[in-house]
Amino acid sequence: MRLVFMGTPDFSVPALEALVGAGHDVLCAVTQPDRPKGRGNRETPPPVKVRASELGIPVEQPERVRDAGFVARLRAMAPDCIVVVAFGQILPQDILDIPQFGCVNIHASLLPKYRGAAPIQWAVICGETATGVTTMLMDVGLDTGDILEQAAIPIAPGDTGGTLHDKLARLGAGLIVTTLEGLEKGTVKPTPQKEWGSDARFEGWTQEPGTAQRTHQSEYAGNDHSGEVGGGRPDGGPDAGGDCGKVDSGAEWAANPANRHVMEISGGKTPPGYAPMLTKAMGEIDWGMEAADIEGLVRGLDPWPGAYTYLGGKMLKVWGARAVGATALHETAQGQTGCETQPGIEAQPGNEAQLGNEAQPGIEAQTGNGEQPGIEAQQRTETKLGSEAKPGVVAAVSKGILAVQTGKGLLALDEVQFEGKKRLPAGEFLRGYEVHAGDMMGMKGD
RNA sequence: CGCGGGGUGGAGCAGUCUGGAAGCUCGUCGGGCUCAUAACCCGAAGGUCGUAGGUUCAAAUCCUACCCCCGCAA
Repeated sequence: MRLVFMGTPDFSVPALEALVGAGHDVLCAVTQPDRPKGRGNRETPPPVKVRASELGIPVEQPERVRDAGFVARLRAMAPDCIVVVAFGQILPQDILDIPQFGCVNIHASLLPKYRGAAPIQWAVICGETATGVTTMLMDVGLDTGDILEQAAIPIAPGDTGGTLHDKLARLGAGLIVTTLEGLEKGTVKPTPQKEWGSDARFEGWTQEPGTAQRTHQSEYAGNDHSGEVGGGRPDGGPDAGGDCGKVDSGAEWAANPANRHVMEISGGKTPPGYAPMLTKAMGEIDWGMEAADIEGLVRGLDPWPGAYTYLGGKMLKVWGARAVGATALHETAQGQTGCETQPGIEAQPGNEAQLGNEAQPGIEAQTGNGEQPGIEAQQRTETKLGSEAKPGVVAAVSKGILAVQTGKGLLALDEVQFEGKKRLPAGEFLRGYEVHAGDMMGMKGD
């Protein structure tokens, strides 16, 4: 097919390459103008421009695509189809009408879930267990067009916004090729999106997730492209589509009032049913949230914009974190007593019994190791009891372990980056920076 | 010329303002203790103090230029 490609960031590049690789005639790559970027504010060409140039494809960088001059030029190219992948500008009807096969967009979610910006990251933040990509026939709305094809992959426990981004970029690249093929042959037919976001709020994602998911499932299965999607895809695999049945943890996340601030921070202008754009501000950790939700935030915002808190008045970015059971702390606090405990961080069976014992007087003397049972010891005890410790308090500091009390449960910080410094595993960070149990996190200034 | 922090044995840091013997917490190697250990004790190795110049009797420290890393802002 004669194609015009529209895209801007890294996410778009694999799709461009795939289209070229599939033998399509890419007439032109349309991308955003060079913008000042990075340290020093140097003008930087968008990734698509760079790659397109390498491939010998003409590049257009209109400030506004709807300008008559540009629309006319587009029309003159007479593309059969325009493929849009994370372009960054909204296409007017004028343009949508140009290609006979329409404008096809790759969206990095299983629509209608996560319409709008940053669908990948939000899926992680919301604790989804699966996500995917959708190809759709664009209409004037934002991510509201008829669905052509979908492909799903599970979200692995270690996935971050970054890793998923890369996986989905490849997945989408494979999918767009089959979609175009199907369009040309007439085997792929547009299916209207389930009207689900019309009056739902962002929090409303939770409504009938099962139903929506099932729709996608059948759609997906019907197109039978699971085996060939994404040539170089290292994971996901043929059974990728089978894993997306249950996606409901987002419900719990959104239902928690503590999480609302995240949405509010950036969500003021966000249309109902759409995922808000990511902002720097939403990376600030609210220690009142549940540990598991904070972990989701940390992973979702990695590598950008990053979750952070404050320690000693300075910014501390959190790149790796795990929610851990309250019992995990006993080991660190009790290690001195020479019990059978190990300095691991995984909760072990049998610790429940210990929990009961903590309350008994005398324990402090044991753990205190000869020193006077000071404030630290007391706070540790409180934490161990899992009751009074305030969210944001450093609950445990020990070899390689930095655990913080949250609204519910503890969060072990695995990888951290102090202001002006580089990313470090918690253990190494602790070597150079003194942190004590009882220190408060999250307080800017002093 | 957007603002700022930093480059010191293998890792993370102190020391720089107020020039004058290269330190700390770890790691590594050897030995000891122990039923045992990532715990504890004793000992050892390992550094062009980012690079290149300059000032000085003397520079990690003061001056100049450059390279690299990072945070903010976009």
